[in-house]
Parts: sequence; C-alpha cells; structure tokens
Amino acid sequence: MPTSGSGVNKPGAAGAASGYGRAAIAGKNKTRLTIADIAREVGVSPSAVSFALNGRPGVSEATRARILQAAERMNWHPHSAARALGGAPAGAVGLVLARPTRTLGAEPFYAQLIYGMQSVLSARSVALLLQVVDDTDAELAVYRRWAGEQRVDGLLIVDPQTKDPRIAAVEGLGVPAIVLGGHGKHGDLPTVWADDREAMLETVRYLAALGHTRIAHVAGTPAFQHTQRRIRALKDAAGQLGLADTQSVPTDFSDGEGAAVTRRLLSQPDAPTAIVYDSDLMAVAGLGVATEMGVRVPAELSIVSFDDSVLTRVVHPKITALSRDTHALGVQVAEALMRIVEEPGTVGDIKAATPRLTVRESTAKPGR
Amino acid sequence: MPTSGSGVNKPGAAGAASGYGRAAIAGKNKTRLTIADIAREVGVSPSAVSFALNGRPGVSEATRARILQAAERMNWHPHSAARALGGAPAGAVGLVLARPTRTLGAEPFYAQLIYGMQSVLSARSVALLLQVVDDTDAELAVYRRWAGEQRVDGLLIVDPQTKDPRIAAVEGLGVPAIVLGGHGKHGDLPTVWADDREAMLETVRYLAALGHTRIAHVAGTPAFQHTQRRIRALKDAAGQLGLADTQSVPTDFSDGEGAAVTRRLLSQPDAPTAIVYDSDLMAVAGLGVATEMGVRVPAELSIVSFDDSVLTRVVHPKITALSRDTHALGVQVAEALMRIVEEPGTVGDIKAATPRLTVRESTAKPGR
DNA sequence: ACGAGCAACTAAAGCGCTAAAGCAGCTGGG
DNA sequence: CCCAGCTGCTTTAGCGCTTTAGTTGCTCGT
Repeated sequence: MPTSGSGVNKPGAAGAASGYGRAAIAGKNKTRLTIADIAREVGVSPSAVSFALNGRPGVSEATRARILQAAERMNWHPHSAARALGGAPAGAVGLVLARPTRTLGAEPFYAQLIYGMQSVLSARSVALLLQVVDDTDAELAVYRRWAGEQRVDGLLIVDPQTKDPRIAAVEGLGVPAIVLGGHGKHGDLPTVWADDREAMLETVRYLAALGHTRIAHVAGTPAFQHTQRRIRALKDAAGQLGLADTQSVPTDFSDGEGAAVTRRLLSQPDAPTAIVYDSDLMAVAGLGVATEMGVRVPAELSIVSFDDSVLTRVVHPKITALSRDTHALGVQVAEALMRIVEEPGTVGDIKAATPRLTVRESTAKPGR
Repeated sequence: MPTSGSGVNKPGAAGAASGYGRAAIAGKNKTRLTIADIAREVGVSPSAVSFALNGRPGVSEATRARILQAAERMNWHPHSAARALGGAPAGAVGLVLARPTRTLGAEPFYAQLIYGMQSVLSARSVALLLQVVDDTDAELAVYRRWAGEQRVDGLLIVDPQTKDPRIAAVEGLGVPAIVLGGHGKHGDLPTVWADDREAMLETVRYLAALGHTRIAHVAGTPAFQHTQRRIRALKDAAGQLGLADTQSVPTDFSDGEGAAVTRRLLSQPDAPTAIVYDSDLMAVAGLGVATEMGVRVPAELSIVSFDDSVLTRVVHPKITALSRDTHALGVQVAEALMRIVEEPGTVGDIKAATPRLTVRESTAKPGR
C-alpha cells in the first residue's frame, strides 16, 4: 500500500483486494437485483426508476408509485458502491481508537459514546466504521486509507492531545471531522467539549467545604488535553481555597495504575483524605484498594470519580461522581458530525453539558 | 426503503442517498487521484497500473516497480466503491447488537470481543461495521439492508436464541456468517462456541466440594441458548451431587435486576450460601448488595461470576470467576469469519476454550 | 394552426476500477 | 523462413447507479 509500506497492495501479495485471499473474489456469481430488473418489471427505463426511487422529478406520480411498489416487493436495495462511485457519500463515518487493545474494553466511556452515536446514525442509516489500533501512527494510516478509499464521509477524533498531529493530518485529507473534547488548539476542526475545568473546580470546592485539605488527583494521561485542564483546574482551585496539600498523579488510565497509585498515596505519612479519580474504573479500583487496606470509605477517605457509569453504582459504597450523560454526548457528537458532513463550515465549537457532581455514599467529612 | 416501510428511499424524502441531505452530494468537487493519474505519470495504460498494483502478471517487473513507486509517491489508494462495484468484496464485516442502547456499555464483554476481532481485521484492512439497534426486527432489517447494499462480506451473529429467526434470515440472504455461542440449532451457519455446560458443572462441583448445598444462579435472559445451557447444567449437577436446594433466577442481565434478585435471595429464610452470576457486572452488583446488607463475602456468602474482566478484579474482595480470554475469543471469531468469507463451506463448528474457574477471594467454605 | 414550452419519459455517458480480449514485437522449432 | 507461442502492453467492456442530454407527444398562447 502506498501509504506506509505495508498494506493492501503489497507487490508480492498476489492481488488481494481489501485483504481477502484471491479465492474470495470468485465466490458470488448469483447476479444481484438491479435497478434494471425493476425497470423491466415495471416497463420503464432504468433512469425512470432512478428518478422515482430518489424522489426526483421526471416521472409521473402514477409511475413513481408503481416503481416504488415494485422495488419494495422485490426487496431491492441500492448497491452502496455503485452510488458511492457516482460521487454520492459513502454513508459511513469513522472512529479510530488508538490504544493497546487488551487494556481497553473495561472503560464504559467509549462503549456508551458509541451507543449514543448509534441512535443518531442508525436513524439515518449511516454506518459506523470502527477500528482499534495501537498508536497514533497507525491511526493516521487508517485515516489516510479511509480517506483515499472514500470509505467515510466524516471522522470523529477522540482524546485530543496537547500537540496533536492528527488535527493537521485530517485537515489535510479534506475529510470533515469533529474533535471530541478538544478545547484549545484544534485547527479549524470544530469540537464538542465539556467544561472539565468547571467540573473540577466544583468538586474541589465541595470537598473543601466538607473540610478536606489533603486532596489527591489520580489523573489520566497528561498528553490528553482534558487531563491537562483538570490538573490545572485543581492547582488553581487549591490556590483560591488555600489548600496547600494537593497533588495530581498521572497514570495511563488503567485499573492497575489506579490501584497502585492509590496504594502509594494511602501509605504516605500524610495520606490524602480525599481522592479524585479521572475515570470510574480507576475510582472503583481505588475503592478496592482502600477496602483491602482497611481504610474506611467515606469515614477515612472520600472518593470522587470524574466519570460516571454503572460501575460507580454497583459497588458499595456507591461512588460520588461527576456525571455526564455519555449517551447524550454521543448523540450530540453524532449530530455535529452529520451536520458537518452535510454542510461543511456551518458547525462551530459546541459546549456539551458540564459534568455535574452526583453525591453518593463515598464522600463525607474527613474523619478521625 | 423497500425493506420495511421506512428508510433510505422514502418517496417524499427527496432523494437522500444514504441518509444525508441533498446538499451533501454537491460537496466534493476536488477530483480524486485515480489510477489514470498514475498511468499518465508513468506513461502506461490504466490497466497496466491495475495489474501492477494487484500483483497480477501482465507487466514487466521493471514497469511494475515504477508504477508501485509512483503510486506510493502520489499516496494513491484504491477507491473502495469502484473495486466493490467490479465484484470485489466490500472489505468489511458487520456486527449488530440488539439491545436497548442505554443499558449496554457497561458490559465489557462486547467491547473486549470487538477489540479482539480488531486485531485480526485491522491486520487485513477489513473494516468493522457496527450497529446497535433496539430489537431483533431492526436487526434483521439492518442485515437485509447491508446485504442488499453489498456493504459487508460477512456477518457475526451474537447471542443466538432458542428459536432464532435470524439464522434462517441470514442464510436466505446468502451472506457468509458465523454464530457466536450457538450450540444447538443454528442452521448451516458455523458457530464458535464455548462449553458453558462444562464450566457450570465445574463451578458447582467446586462449590459443593467446599460444602455449599444452597446454591443460587442469577441467570441471564432465558431466551439465549447459552443461558439455557447453564440453567440445565446447574439442574443436572444438582441431581448428580444430591443438592436439593438450587435455583436459577432469570434476569435481563442488567445490574439493576442482578442487585434486586440478590437482595431477594439474601432475604429468604434459607438464603443461599453461594451465588453464581451470569455476568461480571451482575456479580459486582451482587457483591455491592451483600456488602450493603452486611452479609460478609466470602464468610457468609460465596460469589462466582460467569464472566471475567477487570471488574471482578477491581472490587474487594476480588471475585472468583469463570474466566475466558474474551480478547482471544474475538480473535478466533474474526478468523473464522475471514475464513468463511474467503472459502465458504470450509468452516465447521469451532469449540473455543472452556471457561476455567479462577478462584479469587469471593469463595470459601460456607460460614457461620 | 403553429411553434414554444412542458411533462414524461429514454438514451447514453461517466464515476474508478478490474478483466477479457486484442495487438504489437520478439523467440524459436520445424 | 514462417508462423505458433510467448511477453508486455493497450483497448474495450462492464460492474450499478446517477445525471445530462435528448426525444417524444402534448397543451397552450397568440
């Protein structure tokens, strides 16, 4: 493949079109049902059928009705490739997640997001192309391939980083795209973002009001813009409220690091009395560690999760969390994406609802 | 749309090809890079380029090299639609999940499965089309549409039910498909299945060996074949081992029902001393309820999850689970799917690894 | 009553690619 | 020395659809 040395059209690969062996091509010989079949059935020309099916002028209402009936009766569907070849959109949008595949899967966030997107996409019969890759380079290669193959009409870029090479690359490809969670530099691509800063401020204010002064933040990957925003917000809040003893510890978002960092924090001489976790999975892992170490939650330790899902509700005590409706976020993102595909240039940055603090059972006045 | 009354080609819809508004079609006027451009560049005919790029005979090695270089230099990618139109495979496989979208997302199973599949699919540059719908009717409609539109080369059917209308429907469509978890009637479609029965038997034997006699099973949806197999296995095991007091309680797999059923079970006069949950999410929810009710795990109640993921490991006590490598299962499924796409008829039923009991901290001799 | 104008259609071209058929120029066996 | 049989290419057709450019056969205004 021209892109990056390995791929579809390797010289030696003996002509595997899109990754299958050659044998596959032989397969289908059962001729498809085409527009011409309908035309024959109804007794008109193929173009008349096309007009009718697409609601375009050029056929009488009577003929149109007969054609539509015939199409329905014969269970005809337009061949997506044929349409796309004529310049029509591909009818699909793409999402690439760049993570080592084994560690993903436990985070409900993307799953929720995708399901939310689906409720918009399904309604419009737009397909979602999903790909999970290892790193950003592979992600870029997928974007280039999809763009070149004209497979997608739009892209969703997630987890924008502080200096994100994907933005410029995708802009260069000319594929409409939405950035999720960017609010800084993200080129000319519109973003759907949430006010992490405000959410963090609210959380810290609440914890401070309860009487906590030693607040720790088990953060995510510092490369992510939203992680940065949260770290900065905590620092600012600490300054405003006069909390001397706050800290943000970066992790890779995994439950393992979440647990390890918690263990470390709780072993310190001046252990924090409250911990804010950047993901619900890490919060649950942290709770597990606390339980295991005999640190009572919330009596001795308050826990807040910066993401909410069933996870925070199935454990005991139920975890206080910054909840946002991820499903609704997915809807919002998908709608923005549809919009930018249909009418490029009409979409600006969109601020999603700010995550709100849902107080459950894991937070209380600092004990002892 | 011909299929079921609502869809792409509604008469009044003014010709929205694949769901976008008409405006979208006007968009792209920047002409694509085509095979002809490469041909011109190199000074050969388009077909020579096609031969070269596909590794077919008909060009000299020297010319082939020049063409490949030019293609790479110009960053050319084949237009997927054009290829597909010529009869080549679509380069995509489809997966439909039929669940109310809001309740999904917390179950790591599908996410893990998908990520596992990706490691096979990505390597072959085969895309995954994902759609989440509400019910089986909608699922069938998606299959019909995808087949009609020639969007996918293969399908993965998950959660086979006792009398599953999808099997016959998909067979009728003539699209290669793999059934995940079927092991009963699933037509002529091959299945990748795990031996739930053996897993359940092993679990019950283990619990019985510990001394448990009152064993409850918080099952999933009875319509699913695998749920049925587990229920039957428990009954059989109870018979063999002389356990009088076992029961299976069906649920909808949600954490809510899992918690509710647990609460009910633990409130009975002769409460079970061990509970087997059909999903890790329900197991965690059950553990939460036990903790909340002051029932000590594992001292007073042993808990086993019939599915394993981070969830079972982040809580405290860590939950004993029937673990299988879902990621590996995804790999296996994707490989089977690729195989059946390439060479239909060569794939038989495949038995995946039997889930093995991973004993952690949530099981012990019945206490008091 | 006659051409302009329109409605309702058909014919044909083209999207980018693959594949079958065609066609030069060479080699080599009888 | 001639032509079968290569190799290495080009030409052409065709995938299923949309779309533009016709082509009928009307109606209508004057």
